[in-house]
Amino acid sequence: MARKTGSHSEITGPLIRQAAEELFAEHGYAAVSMRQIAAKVGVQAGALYNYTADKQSLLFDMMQAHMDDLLTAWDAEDKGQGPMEALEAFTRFHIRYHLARPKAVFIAYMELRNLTPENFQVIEDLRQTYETHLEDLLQAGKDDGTFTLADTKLAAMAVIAMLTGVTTWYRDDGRLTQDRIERVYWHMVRKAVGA
Amino acid sequence: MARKTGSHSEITGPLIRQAAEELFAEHGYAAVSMRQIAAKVGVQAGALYNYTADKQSLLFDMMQAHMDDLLTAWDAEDKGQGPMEALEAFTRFHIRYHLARPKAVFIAYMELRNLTPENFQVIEDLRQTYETHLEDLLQAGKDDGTFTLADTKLAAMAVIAMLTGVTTWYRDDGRLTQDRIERVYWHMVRKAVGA
DNA sequence: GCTTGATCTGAACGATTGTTCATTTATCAC
DNA sequence: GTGATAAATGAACAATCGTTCAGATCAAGC
Repeated sequence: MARKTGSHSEITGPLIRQAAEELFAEHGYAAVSMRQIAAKVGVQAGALYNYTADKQSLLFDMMQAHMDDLLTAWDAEDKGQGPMEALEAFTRFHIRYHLARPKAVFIAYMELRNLTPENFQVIEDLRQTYETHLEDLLQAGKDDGTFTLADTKLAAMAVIAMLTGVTTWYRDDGRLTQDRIERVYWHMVRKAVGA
Repeated sequence: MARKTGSHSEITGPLIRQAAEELFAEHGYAAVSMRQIAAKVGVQAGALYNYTADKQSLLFDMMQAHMDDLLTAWDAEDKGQGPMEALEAFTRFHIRYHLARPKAVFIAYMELRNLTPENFQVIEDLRQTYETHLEDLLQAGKDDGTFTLADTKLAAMAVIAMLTGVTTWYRDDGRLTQDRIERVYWHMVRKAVGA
């Protein structure tokens, strides 16, 4: 294929997605207009529709891509051997992955209600899949006696919420290095699951 | 004072605040119009301006009231004696208080970016005050050897995020009673802080 | 240098936005 | 009932919304 005639923009598409991501993260989907996105790219509003069917698709596609990437990245992660190493891997992975793309994470958590019902279900299923990975891992550790858990599902929810919370206060120029944060959180997670 | 002549509405004010809360929680501040709020109350849009200066005040007043109530309620709470009992009190209080008013909580966390800078600072200070209560409590427990904490501030963040996370999945007709949730979370919190 | 087709502009559309205000309606005190 | 006043209407405002589209602009193939 390569590029077609008349094209000077295999570049506008990504620029639009990036501009939309930044604006959605800063002001929220509903508060951002197509004209604002276009202005950030340096183009007229009408031009956006060469790259997206509508505003909703802009949001949905970016959320789906984020969740797909998250699941793919976790699949590719080295999980060591046994539940203990796997939980440490998850803890560190989750913090590292989320801190690396704060805007996409923020949007994925904040804009769920601005998805159409069908689109919401797709994203919700992906989120569920990710949570189940953690839950399975915790259950395996409970079964073999590594962890002490009163309720595996609750523990999974608690761990995810605790880890994701890092994104709300972390600053690149903050007091703590990312590795130190990972270590401290891993210690708390390990204690919380009774290991 | 009591009511003035011509009045049949010391009632419309609260109705407006309630309608706005429900709509903001469901669709988000930016996605809700003054006409939708008015329709929910059964009134024309113009009538809203007898009770609020503008849409922004509707959001800010409700967030400020929520944070004030939260701080007042925690002040009034029985904190037992010693850091251990105080942390259990905080854990149970936080879960109980937040599950009792899911809409206000949701708005307080989701709509921060829709506040004007001045209004944001007011709410942010209140949130900071609440977090500091937990942090002080943890520090006291660390100082007297009750807790084992690598980093008090991080521990406070982790605990708050973990507890607030309950609001994202709790359903009144769900699998677990509120008291069981409080117990399980308290156990995890206690372990996480090394006690 | 002409043709082709992707890309973008710029204007337009109908709808909706937050807010204002003169006017009407409803309630109370007397 | 009469007058006073609070509350609500309903229309209007300028601005902005997402989206469409005919036409201008551009780069690549020949």
